[in-house]
Amino acid sequence: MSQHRQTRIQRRNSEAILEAALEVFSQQGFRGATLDQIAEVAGLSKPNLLYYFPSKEAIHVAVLSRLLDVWLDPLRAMNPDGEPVAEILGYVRRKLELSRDFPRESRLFANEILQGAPRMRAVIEGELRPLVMDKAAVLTRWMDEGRIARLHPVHLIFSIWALTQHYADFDVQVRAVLEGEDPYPAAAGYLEVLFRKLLAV
Amino acid sequence: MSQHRQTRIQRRNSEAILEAALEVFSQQGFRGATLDQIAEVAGLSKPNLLYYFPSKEAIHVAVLSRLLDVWLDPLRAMNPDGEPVAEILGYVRRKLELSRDFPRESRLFANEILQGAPRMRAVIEGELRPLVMDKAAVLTRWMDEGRIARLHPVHLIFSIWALTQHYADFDVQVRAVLEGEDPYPAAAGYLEVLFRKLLAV
DNA sequence: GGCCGGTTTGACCATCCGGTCAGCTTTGGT
DNA sequence: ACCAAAGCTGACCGGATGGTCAAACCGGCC
Repeated sequence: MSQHRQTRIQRRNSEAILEAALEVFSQQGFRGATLDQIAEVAGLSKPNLLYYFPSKEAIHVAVLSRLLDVWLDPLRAMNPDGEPVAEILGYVRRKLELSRDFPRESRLFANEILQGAPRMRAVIEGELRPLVMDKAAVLTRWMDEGRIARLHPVHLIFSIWALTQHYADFDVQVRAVLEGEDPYPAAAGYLEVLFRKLLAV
Repeated sequence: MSQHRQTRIQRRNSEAILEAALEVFSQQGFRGATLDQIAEVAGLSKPNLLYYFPSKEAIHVAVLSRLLDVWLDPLRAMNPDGEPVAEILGYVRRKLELSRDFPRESRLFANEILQGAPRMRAVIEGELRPLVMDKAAVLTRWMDEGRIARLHPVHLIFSIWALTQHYADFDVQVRAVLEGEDPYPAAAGYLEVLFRKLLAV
């Protein structure tokens, strides 16, 4: 029917596989995950997985590439024509919501970078770097216009990533220290204060 | 000869194994690492590894427990009787130096937390949490005395961890964006400015 | 009902990997 | 020099795991 002739069954099963793979890969890492586990979570048999994807590696790559777009959307959404502090705080808030609502995605991404990004280096250099450079230029312009404090723009972006992703990636540690208390309400308030002070001219 | 009768050979080989295990575990994760790889890096045979340690798991635990002390030392070194801003900036600086000089340790730790800390949860709850609580109390006192801005003390500590460890754990990403430029000089300056602004009353 | 392409699976294979063991070599004390 | 203990290793085992395949199954169309 459509240009990429994909049946209902294909769409449903591919989706189930990618969802299950995200669950298992983000918990166990690439090497720690087994096709049997993914098949079990997806409710399919192992050979059936390999009917839809040629290999374990292909599943991993598919999950990662689907992930990256969602992951970069908040940065893309930072509007060069908006009010600087509001735009940056909005970016921080959206990124923190991503950590809260999609911790598996965050951990899978962290895992991949930790291992040296063997399957993503090309994408990082080809897509992430230009985007960061573009947004860094916007930040620099805002600094030149005196609308936010002068800071290293790229490290400013790094600090947003670090502070927000920490709550997803180190969730176990955070909750252990906080004795299980939900960290997100306090984190949202803390980060807003932090960036307001940091950006004030 | 000594109370823990350990020969020169034992000390040398145990050391070589732990060093090799750190190298391999931090790059590949627990499941991704193999005894053969560790043996190769250590310059020993696989059965010889298992002459010194009873299992792969035991090696991993040994590496992790040696790690934790070094990792928490900078926080322990924060002096309750010192000048607040200097103490906190000193902590940030030491933690960033740890990321720069011991990135493998940072990544191994990150890996363990990412997987849900299966082999460290007890230590985190029994050692890290009390230490954080203790230092959080010191920070709260400084805030009460009006010597630093009032902030959530535990999230303040989290933000120090997040911002400093990011440079070790996401090294590949950081360097990809910066086109290979050494991030540490700029990071040190950026973080000092950030925390000075944040802590100013 | 019968056919056909897409879908599913049980059984199987080859490899990897943690761990064992019997016996060899080296070391150090006397 | 001798010997007992410490240190070391090649060969092997058993289970896990990614991947294959021939055969069975199933749903829509004539």
